[in-house]
Amino acid sequence: MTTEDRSAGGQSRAPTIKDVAALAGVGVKTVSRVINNEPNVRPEKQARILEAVERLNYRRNTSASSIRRLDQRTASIGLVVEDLANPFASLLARVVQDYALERQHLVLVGSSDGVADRERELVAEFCARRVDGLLIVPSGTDQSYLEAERRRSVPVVFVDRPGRRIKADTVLSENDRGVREAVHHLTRHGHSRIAYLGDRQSVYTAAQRIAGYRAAMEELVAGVDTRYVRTGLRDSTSAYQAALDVLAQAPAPTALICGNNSITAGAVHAMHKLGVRNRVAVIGFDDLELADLLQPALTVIVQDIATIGRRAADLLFEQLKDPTDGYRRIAVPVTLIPRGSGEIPTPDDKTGR
Amino acid sequence: MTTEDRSAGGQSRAPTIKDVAALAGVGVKTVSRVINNEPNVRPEKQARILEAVERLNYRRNTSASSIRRLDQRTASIGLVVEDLANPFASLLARVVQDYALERQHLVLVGSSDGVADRERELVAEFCARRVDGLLIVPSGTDQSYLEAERRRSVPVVFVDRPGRRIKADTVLSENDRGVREAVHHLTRHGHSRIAYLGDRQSVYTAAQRIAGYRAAMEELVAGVDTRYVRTGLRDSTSAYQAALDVLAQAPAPTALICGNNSITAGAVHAMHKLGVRNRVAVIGFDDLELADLLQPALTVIVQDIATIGRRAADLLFEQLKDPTDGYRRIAVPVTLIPRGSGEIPTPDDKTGR
DNA sequence: TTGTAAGCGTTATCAA
DNA sequence: TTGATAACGCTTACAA
Repeated sequence: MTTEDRSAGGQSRAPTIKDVAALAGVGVKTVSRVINNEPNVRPEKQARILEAVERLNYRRNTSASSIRRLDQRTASIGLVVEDLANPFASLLARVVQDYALERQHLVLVGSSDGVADRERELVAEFCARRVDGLLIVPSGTDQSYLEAERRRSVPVVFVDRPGRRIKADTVLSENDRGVREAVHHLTRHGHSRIAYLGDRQSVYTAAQRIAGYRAAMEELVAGVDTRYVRTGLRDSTSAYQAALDVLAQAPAPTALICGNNSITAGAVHAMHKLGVRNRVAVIGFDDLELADLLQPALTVIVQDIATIGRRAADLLFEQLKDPTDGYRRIAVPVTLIPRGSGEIPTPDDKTGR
Repeated sequence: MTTEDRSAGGQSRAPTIKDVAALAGVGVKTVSRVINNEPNVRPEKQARILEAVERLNYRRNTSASSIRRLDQRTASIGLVVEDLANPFASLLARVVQDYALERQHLVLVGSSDGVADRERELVAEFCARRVDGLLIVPSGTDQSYLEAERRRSVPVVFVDRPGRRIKADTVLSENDRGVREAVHHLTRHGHSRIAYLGDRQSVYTAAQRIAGYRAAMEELVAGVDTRYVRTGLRDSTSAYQAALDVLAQAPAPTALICGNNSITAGAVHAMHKLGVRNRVAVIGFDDLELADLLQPALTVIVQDIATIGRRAADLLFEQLKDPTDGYRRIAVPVTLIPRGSGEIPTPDDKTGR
């Protein structure tokens, strides 16, 4: 009867394990066994149950399952990024989501906008829904609030930068290595007056990147000329100004390294304005959609976002399988892709012509 | 005691309403009242309870709450996009997520890759977690499977294109209008040999867009010259070929409209190859990251993705508040942004020079 | 205003 | 191999 009512039209609740049991003429526990692929069910009953499941369009209620299970698992994980609308975050989310789905897990996402309070709010909401694990691109200067969650054995993995005041698995790009390589690349094309435009130093990746620049300049050229370095650039507009400024120095730099996407956009804009697009070399950190349609096509250092996401998800699911105490830090290599703008020779170097 | 154990170090379960009640010296129902902002709690007790909540770092277990509540609400919604890694989807997700968070809801996301089975799988997983509503960019030719969910009063809103074999709220871009306007724009600059490169006609938006092209060509020019039309272009490579091909016709078209992002990239590439970048006008559907750094800068028709997301979420939450029977279809305007490539005059038209 | 008891849909226990 | 029954953490009904 109940079964009839439920399968009828009009408003109805979702069928439960009880409905399935009634229709199949078995006990609820047997249905539970079938649903969870537990052994010790006679094939004949199994078939009857599966048919009932089909007929009723039954789906296990994960919420109910979760509160009763000893491990409290919900088969979902939480992902906090800075801004889901940007290409780094969205590709990361995509990869994580695929990885999770293959393991029957779903992903809750949230954007912190780099605001610490929003990050905490998102984590709190995730935890209210009892996610099995957290993947976080951390903002602010203190992630110690996550200790409470970890004590309840919710694994945490930081992505893109390490969390502060807490130890946890972390997956990062080799930011410094990338910029180092860029400097190296430029010197091979005869450059020594290499300028650097970067974001605020308080941004972890920005600090890593400029550190790579400094190290390479010390090593390969006669050190850093501070007139050629600008930091604290938050957007393409400020980068545009900074680029104009740096290129107005005498002697002008012959090459430019840009610390991120929007800085690259601003700098290219400035070079266009000054008409030096084909004379000053440029290498940007992070790829851009149409980079190969620009003139000259843009040479970039690209992060392997897919690998970052996969490795991070790897760590999370590994911890889910068997919780351990150690913490790992994984550094994912970056790649320099020469497309033209980074191979412009220095005008000083006649051999390069 | 229990309380002590729980707040101690080592593995522990999350504190429950019982722990809070015990610590505050009240009954569980009173705690429930405070947590849910129900009236009839003496301020003094309320304070004690809030303090206990703080001390224990208590968070309501949404799963447990959900199964018991009459409305079964989980305060989360599901979003199915085609590919979260692409800019349309990621901005859409971002907007929806913000809208939801303002209302204390979280978003589960999944990418269907345009595969009908994957869409169903995602929806099934969402429903297993009893999402309160579904936002879907539908793929395939049949969304009637959603009727079952709707019968359980799970509202569904389609985004970007309508679902098939089912009626539901839908939010779309004015695709046809956009291309119409593009044709109009080009004719104002003297063009009449306007070519069109489009995706497969089976893609809803692609069909809409070419329909706009056809209608405008009938209206403003002497109809469609099929030599100038190519469809079925799945990626930038095929678009590159098609563009080369179309531009080799005699007489060659003087302007080009590209049906989407990757087609535009392929076409620009081809024009570069042929050296006609500054002679043939181009308008692309959808914006590109560096569009204004190209030479000439790219004129585009942009969708108002933020509005699409907001309106869709609007409809969903409205249905959540009071379920109605009617279905609404919302068309969101698109905008033509002139940047240069679409304003190149036709060589035929001497007045345009 | 407050608390007790029942019950949500599931899994765990354990006896049959 | 099977299923009755308790229990999960919460909300609801209802009594005090």
